[in-house]
Amino acid sequence: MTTYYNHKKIEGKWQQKWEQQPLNQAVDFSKNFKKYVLDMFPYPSGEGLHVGHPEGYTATDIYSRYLRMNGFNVLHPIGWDAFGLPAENYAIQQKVHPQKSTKKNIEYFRQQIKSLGFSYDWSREINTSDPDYYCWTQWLFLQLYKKDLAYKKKAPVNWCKDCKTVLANEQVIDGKCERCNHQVIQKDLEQWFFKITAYAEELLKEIDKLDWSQALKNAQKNWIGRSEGALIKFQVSNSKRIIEVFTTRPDTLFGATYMVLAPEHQLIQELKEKITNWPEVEKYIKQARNKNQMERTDLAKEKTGVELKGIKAINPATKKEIPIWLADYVLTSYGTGAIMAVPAHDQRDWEFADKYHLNKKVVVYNPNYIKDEYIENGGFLPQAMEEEGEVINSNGCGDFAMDGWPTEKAIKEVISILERKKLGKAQTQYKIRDWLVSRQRYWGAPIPIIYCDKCGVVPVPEKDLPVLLPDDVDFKPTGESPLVRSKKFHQVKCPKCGSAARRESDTMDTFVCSAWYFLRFCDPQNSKEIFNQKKIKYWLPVNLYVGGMEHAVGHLIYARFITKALRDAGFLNFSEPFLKIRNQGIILAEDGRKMSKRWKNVINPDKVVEEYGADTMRMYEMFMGPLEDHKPWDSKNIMGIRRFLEKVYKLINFFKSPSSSADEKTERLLNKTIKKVTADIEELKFNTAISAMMELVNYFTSPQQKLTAKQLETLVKLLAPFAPHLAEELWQKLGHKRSIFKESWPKFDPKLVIDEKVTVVIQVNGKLRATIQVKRGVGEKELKELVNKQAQIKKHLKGKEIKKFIYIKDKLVNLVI
RNA sequence: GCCGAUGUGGUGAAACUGGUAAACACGCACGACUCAAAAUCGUGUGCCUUAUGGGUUUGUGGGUUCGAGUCCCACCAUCGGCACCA
Repeated sequence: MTTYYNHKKIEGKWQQKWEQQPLNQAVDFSKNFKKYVLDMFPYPSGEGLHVGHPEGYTATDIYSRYLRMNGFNVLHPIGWDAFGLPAENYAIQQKVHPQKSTKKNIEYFRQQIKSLGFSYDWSREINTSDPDYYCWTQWLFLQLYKKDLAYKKKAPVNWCKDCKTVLANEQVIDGKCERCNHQVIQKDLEQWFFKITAYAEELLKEIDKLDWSQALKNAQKNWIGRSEGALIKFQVSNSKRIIEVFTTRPDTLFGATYMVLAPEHQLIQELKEKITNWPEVEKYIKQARNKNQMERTDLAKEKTGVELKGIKAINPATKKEIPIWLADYVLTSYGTGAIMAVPAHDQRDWEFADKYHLNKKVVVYNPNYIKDEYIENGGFLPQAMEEEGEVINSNGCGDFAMDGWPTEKAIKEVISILERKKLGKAQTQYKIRDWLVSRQRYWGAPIPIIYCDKCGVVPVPEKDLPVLLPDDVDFKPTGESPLVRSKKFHQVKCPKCGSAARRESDTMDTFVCSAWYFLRFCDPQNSKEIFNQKKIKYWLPVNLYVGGMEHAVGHLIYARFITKALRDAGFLNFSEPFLKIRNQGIILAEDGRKMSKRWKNVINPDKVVEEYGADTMRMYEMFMGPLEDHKPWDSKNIMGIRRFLEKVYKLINFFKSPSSSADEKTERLLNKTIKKVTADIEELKFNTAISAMMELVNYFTSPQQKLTAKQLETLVKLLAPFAPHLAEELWQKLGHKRSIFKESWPKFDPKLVIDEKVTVVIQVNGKLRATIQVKRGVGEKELKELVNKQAQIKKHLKGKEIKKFIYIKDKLVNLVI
């Protein structure tokens, strides 16, 4: 490496200066326009920063520095998402207390982040595992409890045997634990939930108003999973009992030839007496329970089930008795946990009916198919599945008879008849489930609840917060929360009646801590309240939020939910926390695969900073490609950026005699570059902003250029957000005492970004044949003459007739012959 | 199965509302400097070709247009989200 540019010396020097005289502090209530630019705060793992982290962090840093130079009051904070399973597992593995290892990890992360020169407002640093922070996480829990948005319920939940804790649906990927990759099983446990489903409709509806990527919006929409349909009541024969089902196709009610209950359905226990094959049924229920999520939801597997003999249900339209089955292809957690099966028009019901020889009745006919064949086949033709058509075979169903009605109309009509007869109603269903927030692990915020034999569930009074995490327990997971083992913690007096009571021993999912952290940055030291509402009003919502796509359906839904819940509790006056989100792409290894210890292809950011410098690292990651794309690391390409910075360094350090007057051509290019870099930063297109600067520098360094001091200063300013250390150094070299980040962003002269001469392309039949230089704004007549003089063109026109002459001003001519 | 994104040189990629495809960078080749190497600088570099020219090229096949990487239709491939959700 060349000796001109000593990045270690320069970067160390400026980092120290910035530490002593912070330039980045956000000012509450400043009259300047505010911008809140946020990174997804890191989870301080034991491995330290990954090269992926600086990608998003550099993007927001460039943007923040740019905004400050444009006079904005910018809140650009950082903190630590410090609670949670990985941190605890790491501590167990290292045989230290998580408090200790987390503290150490944070120190390492902080040092690494500082080594990259990010302009965070360090006075606002937060740590979710700090009692000053989790006090308010607990307070938040109490507010939700007050509003009935936090509740305890026994429910089948996801259980990871290896982590020995329950998991939220969002933490189960393909039936496996997100963290340890072990199979997740279902367990019936009493657990705490947040009622996110209460906001399902609003969460869905407001997505379209947000400036997010289509992929992100789509992921959330799918997760919320809205579908419209009807709830329909089926009477059990000779009984007052009702089986309620949800269906999106009430128009197929005539074709419901049997019913299916999920194995966990309550009614089965209630009808136990009437079921004649109880031992068989009980055996099936047991089998279903022992299956893990994977086995149960595997689409490839054959469907199984057992009939509930001795009982029947009545189809409310046909009035016919139909059998009731039990099968694990019906999920207990969606709809009512029971379905009306329409085997002629639903693939799953078809497969099941086929196996157990159940009746199929065709009730929707699609004119695209041959009627006889269709009916003979029992409705199911692969192409015809779930298609719309018209009602058939509804005659004899009394009020319900509606043969020939198109699907859409029939759906409405069936619902209206059902409503009239009080047999059903229109219903909207969501796939999203309530958020399971309790964890049987040590390293989290204790749930602020006390159980009293006399008073029942008693929330901890707000004045008693925080409920401190005890440090006198063996925190190893056993399946029961380790907090139970701390007597001091567990045994308390009831805040209501004073008698002996016990504390809730579960801790909160770490995603609760991260669902509100962006609010705390506005008022991080407040010990009286979660935040000052005026400060929130000033700073929120977040103007730009950058982070990984992996948080699409977890964190980003939770944060939106908490925002809405706090709004309804009167603490916030806005509904959406993040107006604009960009997801940085994954930086792949040089071999094109994901970086992984297993493949031994991980790039260590410390080494890159050591070897090339923070400025090179930052700029290289921005130069690799569009922010949101996945891009492979290339240790050769990074040299291109290093060379570029060397070039700038040399240009300014060894520039001998600045010219007193600016050359016009140079001024034009410089102004165009200002325009381009400015526009690109606004759109977060940093890769092309860098190319534009490279072109400028290539021109500046080409032989015999006359440059003014002002021109060099402008270049350094443009570079400043990208390579802050080098820019600060060069700024000083150019004779300035004050930091470059106190300077204002360069403006371009609109007159100078338009060239006087333009290149007009001449095509013959759409093919490029020549180009000519003309003055801007040349008319068609004049141009025609010029074109006719071109030898190249004459050649192509020889003996041919020009049919059409197309002229796009200042751009192109196309001769059609 | 449903939904979304992407597809351009040897590589990372660029191309404004349809108007010179491949900017910028890496790599490579050749040259300069050097005893030599590294670094640096200069020149060239999509592919084919009978080469001061011509042909051809943005996943595939069609279409619209004077003109398509860009718009429309169909298809293929890769990646991602959801999924026995009734």
